[in-house]
Amino acid sequence: KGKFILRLEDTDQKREIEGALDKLLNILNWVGIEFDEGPHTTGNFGPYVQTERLNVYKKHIDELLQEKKVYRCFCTEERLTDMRLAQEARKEAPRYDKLCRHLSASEINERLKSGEPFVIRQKMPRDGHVIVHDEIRGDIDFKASDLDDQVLIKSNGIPTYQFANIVDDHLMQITHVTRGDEWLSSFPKNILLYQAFNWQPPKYIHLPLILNKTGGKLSKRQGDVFAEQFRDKGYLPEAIINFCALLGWHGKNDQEIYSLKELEKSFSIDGIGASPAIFDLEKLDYYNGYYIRQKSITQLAELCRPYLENTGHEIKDQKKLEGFVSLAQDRMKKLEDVVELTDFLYTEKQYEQSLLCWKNLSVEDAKNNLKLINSELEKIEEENWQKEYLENTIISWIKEQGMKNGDYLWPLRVALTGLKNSPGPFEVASVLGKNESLLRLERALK
RNA sequence: GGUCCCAUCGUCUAACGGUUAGGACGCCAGGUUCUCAUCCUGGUAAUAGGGGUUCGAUUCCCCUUGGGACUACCA
Repeated sequence: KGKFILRLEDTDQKREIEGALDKLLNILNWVGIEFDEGPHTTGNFGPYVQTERLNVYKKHIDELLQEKKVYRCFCTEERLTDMRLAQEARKEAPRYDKLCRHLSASEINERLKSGEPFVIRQKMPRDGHVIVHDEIRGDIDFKASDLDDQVLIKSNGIPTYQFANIVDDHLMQITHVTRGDEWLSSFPKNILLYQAFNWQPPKYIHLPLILNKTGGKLSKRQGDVFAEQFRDKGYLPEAIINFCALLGWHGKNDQEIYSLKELEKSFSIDGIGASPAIFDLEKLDYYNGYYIRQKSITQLAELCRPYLENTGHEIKDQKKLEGFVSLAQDRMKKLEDVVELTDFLYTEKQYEQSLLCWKNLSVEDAKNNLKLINSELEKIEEENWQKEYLENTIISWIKEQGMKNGDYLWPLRVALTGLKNSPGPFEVASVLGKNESLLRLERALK
């Protein structure tokens, strides 16, 4: 029942990607997640883009500068990297040596006057402990001396995430921060910043990471997942939402199927676990198949249409499309599967004659049975060419012959589909229509 | 290397001191059936190891081991 706010943290301009905001909005909108406030809508706490808030950060960093809670650092990149390398060589934790923390006021002024570039660093306490509270893990104890004097303002005047995020969260009256586990190690520094400002920090919920199958951090930067790729393959929003929600969260009972609406009702922080989860595609496929089966034929046909059109099939007849799709529905894991699953309907398959034989039937027997069934089918009126009618009449006809279903149905199905495995003959015949069905039988009999 | 986090079936997880350790996916088997899929039924499979605390530990504590994150003028 809260508000969901989108803020663009674009302080690293090197990594800025053209059109990223639209993509992000699109994909979130696609899965049904909407923002109450953000750059695209209204809200009372704008601007919602960090690079448009530089004056805000300036004001706040000046305040801390005044109170000596932060300091200017003139160290060059060379000095910093040399130091880090040396520390690593000595197997020490790489950390800033606080050289500029003790610059005299006059020296600072001099260096400022001469135009030396500088960053602004956060002063960490020399000793003591910082105990922070995470809603999932409880209290976490950090030794202050382990904390680095991290950069708050870069030499280009733009703040780092570590600074802008805290200022904005406070100013925008954020009450709950849910972020990935990877932020846990900077958590104490964040809390220290709140204390420097004398602000009350929001509640923090550090979500367990989602790992890829090799056990590493699942990351778009590493090319593991693009939501767009899942969408393009034909994963449904319902499936993705359901699957992701259950990665690290569990409701009060054994329910496994959740819609977004249900999640809004049932989701609570205390259902979130602390251990990381591996992203397992097989379960996602299960959910996707499940939600595909839940669709009405009309809905599913529309969802499948672009995939079919993409392979060059011209779709003029809506009824025919729905018929084809209905044969694939129970068999699809994702929408793109429709192409392969309906291929035999669009184009007749080549097959070995021996495929017509069921169990011990010879090719002659099979063809003979086909001939008999062909003449029965021919008798059926066009307007009765429906699955149920076909099934009823043919099955009872077979019974009258005192024969086994398989003796006739297998050859019939193969003649219609050309496939070892396929949907049943009556549904295929019905979807194909009388004309095409008899044509395929005729070719089989040649 | 340092700091921090994590640890139940292969995977996602339930059991918040007392259960034959439950559910889901997967896998296997059976049923329905002309095949495949769907559907139904059943089965397989786990508390990482070692110490404590306790009448009793999956559960609380410690150690070990393993995995992960962070360690940037990136987020």
